[in-house]
Amino acid sequence: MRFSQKREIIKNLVRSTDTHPTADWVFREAKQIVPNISLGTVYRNLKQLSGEGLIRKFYDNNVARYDWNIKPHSHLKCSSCGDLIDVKVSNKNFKKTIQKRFDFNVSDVEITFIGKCSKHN
Amino acid sequence: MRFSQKREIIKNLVRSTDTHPTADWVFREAKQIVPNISLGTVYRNLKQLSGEGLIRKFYDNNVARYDWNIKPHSHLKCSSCGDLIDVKVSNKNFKKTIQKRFDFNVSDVEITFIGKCSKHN
DNA sequence: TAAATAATAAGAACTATTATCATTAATAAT
DNA sequence: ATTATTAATGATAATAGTTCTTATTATTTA
Repeated sequence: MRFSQKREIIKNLVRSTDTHPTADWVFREAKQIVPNISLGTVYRNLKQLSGEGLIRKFYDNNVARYDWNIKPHSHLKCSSCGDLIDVKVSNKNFKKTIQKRFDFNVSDVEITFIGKCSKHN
Repeated sequence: MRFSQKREIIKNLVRSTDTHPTADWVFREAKQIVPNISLGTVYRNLKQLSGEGLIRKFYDNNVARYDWNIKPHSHLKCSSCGDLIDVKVSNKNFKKTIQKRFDFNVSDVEITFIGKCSKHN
């Protein structure tokens, strides 16, 4: 992967926020820095960056979101504001239980806790 | 909600399988029973049925899947075949921890265990 | 500096889903 | 039973999110 200015900007934008931005958000922000950037470039680079493991991609319902935090973690999702908050919960026992009970070799656990965040309950 | 033949067929199709079908699958199956059914009807009714709590809707990446099992449960997702297997795991302690630690009122927990199912590991 | 090729902009194409609207079918009122 | 009311439908246009195509540009290599 050869160097590119646009990709650098995109990577830094994802790394600049805790809001788990969408491709569209990254596109709008990137345009403020390099107005001639195209949406395709944003998508291409986001895919490339997550493919290389430099950022993480996940889906919030049907839209892709990107996260600078590549360590395994879970999310709290507020059903009022939609905010996604990172949370580290240990799920070692969980994984073990599943491995044993279902002969299923767990490599990743995705947990979303849906509810009301402190601002909305 | 008044009775409709098509909706009945759609509901029964979702209830006939453990494969967490997509709208497209339901559409293709429904056509074998009532060839003149349209895709819009399938989407409209799936939405209606899940809105009424008669079936459950969830997202597997960017596509909606429908489930006859409306009780809270988690999924094992095989990264080889994509199969989704229902699993009931107790997460009472999990929920409590989150409530206390983050002042976040959890109403639902979505867990997907990703890995290899017994056929693929 | 020139050649090789990855990255890009613009926009077409694609997938999943929702919306529109004239027609049809289910139910209620007569 | 017939008619009136309106929810449900088929056909299809529209939308959102994303990927693909292609000619051009920028980065790296020789």
